[in-house]
Amino acid sequence: MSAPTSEISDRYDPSAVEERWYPRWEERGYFRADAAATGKPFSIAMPPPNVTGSLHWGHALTMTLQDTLTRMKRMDGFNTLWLPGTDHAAIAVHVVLERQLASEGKTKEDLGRDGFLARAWRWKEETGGTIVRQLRRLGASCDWSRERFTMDPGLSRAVRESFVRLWQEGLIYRDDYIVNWCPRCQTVLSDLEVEREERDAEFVYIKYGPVTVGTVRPETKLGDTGLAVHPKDKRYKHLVGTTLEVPSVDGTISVKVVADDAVDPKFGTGVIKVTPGHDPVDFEIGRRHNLPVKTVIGFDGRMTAEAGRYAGLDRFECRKRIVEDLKALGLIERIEPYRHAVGVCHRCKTVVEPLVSKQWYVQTKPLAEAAIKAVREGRIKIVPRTWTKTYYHWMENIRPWCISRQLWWGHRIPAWHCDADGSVHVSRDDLQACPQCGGPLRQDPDTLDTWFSSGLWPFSTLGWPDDTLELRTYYPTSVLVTAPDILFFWVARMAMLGIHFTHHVPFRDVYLHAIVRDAEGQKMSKSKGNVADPLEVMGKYGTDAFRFTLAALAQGRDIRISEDRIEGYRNFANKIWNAARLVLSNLDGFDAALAKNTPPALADVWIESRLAATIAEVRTAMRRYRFSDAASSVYQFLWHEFCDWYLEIAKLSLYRAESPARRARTQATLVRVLEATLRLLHPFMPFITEELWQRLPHKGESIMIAPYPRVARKQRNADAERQMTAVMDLVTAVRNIRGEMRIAPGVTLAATLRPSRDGGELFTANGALIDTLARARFAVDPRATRPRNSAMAVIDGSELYVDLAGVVDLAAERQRLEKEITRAAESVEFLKGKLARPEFAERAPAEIVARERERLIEQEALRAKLLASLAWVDDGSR
RNA sequence: GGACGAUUAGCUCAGUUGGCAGAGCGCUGGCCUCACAUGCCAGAGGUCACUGGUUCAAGUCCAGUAUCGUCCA
Repeated sequence: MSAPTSEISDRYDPSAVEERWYPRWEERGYFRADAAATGKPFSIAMPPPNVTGSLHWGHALTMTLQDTLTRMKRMDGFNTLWLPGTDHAAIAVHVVLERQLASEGKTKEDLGRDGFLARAWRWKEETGGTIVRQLRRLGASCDWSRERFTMDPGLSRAVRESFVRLWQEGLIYRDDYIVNWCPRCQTVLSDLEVEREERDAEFVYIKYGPVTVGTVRPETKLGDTGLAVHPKDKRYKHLVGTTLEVPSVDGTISVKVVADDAVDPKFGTGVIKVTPGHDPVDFEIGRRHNLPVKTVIGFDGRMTAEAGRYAGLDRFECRKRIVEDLKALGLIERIEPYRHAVGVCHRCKTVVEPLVSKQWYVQTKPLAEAAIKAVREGRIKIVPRTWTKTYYHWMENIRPWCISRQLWWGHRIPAWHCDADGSVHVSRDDLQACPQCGGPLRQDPDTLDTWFSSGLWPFSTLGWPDDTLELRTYYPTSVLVTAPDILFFWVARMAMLGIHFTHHVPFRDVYLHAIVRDAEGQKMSKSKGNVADPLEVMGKYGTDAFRFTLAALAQGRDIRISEDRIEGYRNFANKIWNAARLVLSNLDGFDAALAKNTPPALADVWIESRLAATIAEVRTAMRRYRFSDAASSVYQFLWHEFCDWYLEIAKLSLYRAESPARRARTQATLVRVLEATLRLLHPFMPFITEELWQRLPHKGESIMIAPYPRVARKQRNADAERQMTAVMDLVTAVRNIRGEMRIAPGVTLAATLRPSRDGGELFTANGALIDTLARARFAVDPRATRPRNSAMAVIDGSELYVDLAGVVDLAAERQRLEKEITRAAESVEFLKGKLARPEFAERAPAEIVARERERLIEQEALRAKLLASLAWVDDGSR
């Protein structure tokens, strides 16, 4: 039945175990969901990692949490689906491939659109699945048979369908507007794809005739079409409405002075130059005051023909030249160092250039209103709740969403332009000729923002727009698990698009977990080079320890990863391994019938009760997405109750088997508690639990489809817990005396208890247990008197004497007692003070007052006994 | 500039509806006790950032101050 200990190593070796189980689980189809199966559905749409990605800490955390939830629900009998996949990450793929091409001395234009796409697909097939393979290492129990990619035919159809519908509803439109342009990626970026970076710059004060204007971007001077001041600024009131003729680098230019609220009169000189073609704020000011747009920087980041003799210069080169030229002309008043935030492309970190161009937009306001309502009405629950404020704030101030990208990799916009009559046609099917004039058409060259397709993810992966069985079973999904930094990018968009298209929320709960940082609190990122490869760490400490660490740290806003912590949980895995080893090596000759007919001892009832309490704690914690609480409950129970106490107690009946019945009863309890605990722990540590569970007596073919532990009322036993606590306190008291007195562990102490009221039988009944755990000859004697040379402790009102004759001198005992007395006296003072205030007795609830009174009596009695003891010691030593 | 958050043991962090402050690691002392030294036993360590307020009672609720962080302009 069980393997002898000698066959099991005394160290847990994760690698062999991990390799063995994952393929078996997958082969046996445990991960696969059946939409037609019975059972309440539970579904998670995995946030699709970038197809370019490889597993980083953030993925590891989010996937671990999702797997933990999924495994728990699966064991709990739910019809469970965790649907995996990747997204096409348009910009990231362009960056990767263009870098490749550059090393071959080629550009994407050399390949042409079709050639580039062919290469991108090939790249995706060959190397794009890295992260998917890595998820298997992590133990992810997702349904690989349903793996999706945002550019799959089905998902592409969903994209086209939703685009056409939004267009028909008037929610998609084209507009000439100032956009964030990445001159390196050669595409527009949404506001969210622009990151801010602090950089040092020069704040240049340039003379504009009668006024001076400060700017960090002197090169845009060439595109100035106005000056602006605040309407209430008295200094410049006389200039508003006038047109100034001012000397500049290319002779005299004329600029109109306007008054606008957007100007901060306290910043710089209170006058700003208005460059509508190259600044979002200026663009708005220009629109309000009818200032012309002059584009002096092109899509390539170089100065345009409009820039006159600066044409063709790189924008930053031009900045230097302009400053030099202005200096030469005496038009610079002064230059100050200045630190400010520059917008950069989130993929390639190139400084973004605001430019005016025609793009496609989604009118987000009406979509956002519905998404806000869903959260307000509780149809979507955001956990932790604190993030709802951020969600509302962003949703209420939402701006139009620019969805077109000048990239090739992605979903091409389903719009066709007729050059003959200038019409635009949006269609589900590809169009050949203009429906109006029959003339030739060309498809819009742009593709859609990747987030447009991932915004459909929770339902496009289930077959939408068709009405599929999957959709009916698994949608809305149960919970979305992701990091808060993706709240706007993705969560908000899924909420908007999901509600709009399916009339249901895409997920009932949103759980936003912490962001992983290194020990210095830096966000883990490759560019910072502070990333320890999670796969290496997994290899070093084992996947279970790695996962447990992530779960134990999941709560909160940030988690700082440290190897010490992971090492601690590797030790935990080893502890479990050895606990199981002890159990397994003591199961021979197990007589189930005998065990059944033997009444449980106090410790048996106690450990079952504690297990039940732990199960309840874990379930409660997990219902509230409190992964850390759940993890620490199991950890505390398994290590500090089961191993530290129960196993030590079990050894009594196992090794010194004076009673076969006792032994059988203990074996039964050991197996039952350990087996249930392994099931409880399985969602967190899938591998070691499966390995050990298989070795223990068990029902079923795998722990991952065994039932998740439930609590039956009768398993909780408050009396047993109270009694056992008293016994453990007594053992600890003896150990404490031994420790404080520096008595060697090998010395057997004589300990006598004089029971206060009714404690006698309890301690008598557990005398053998106390003897062993405390290394004592323990006796209960109601008429005991204190021996000449002894230490005294008070347990639950009873006095315990530990004979120290010949073992230690009394000075140490005096010191120990004084410490205890101080502690008791402090409690007495505190409680007396509290109870002395009449308001307390009058206003606090009766049970609180009663409890405090009870405590005071206890503490006073304790102090009295300790004082008497001290006096006795002083007496005896005199 | 705006919003949100943080400040609790040496370090990293928990702390539910207000009712004597907890964990892991680290530290100190003692132990190779027949599952485990990746271990066992015992212990030390906290004005809960600061100032007010509400309350019988504040780490917890309210206001302000300081420092730090994140996001958005």
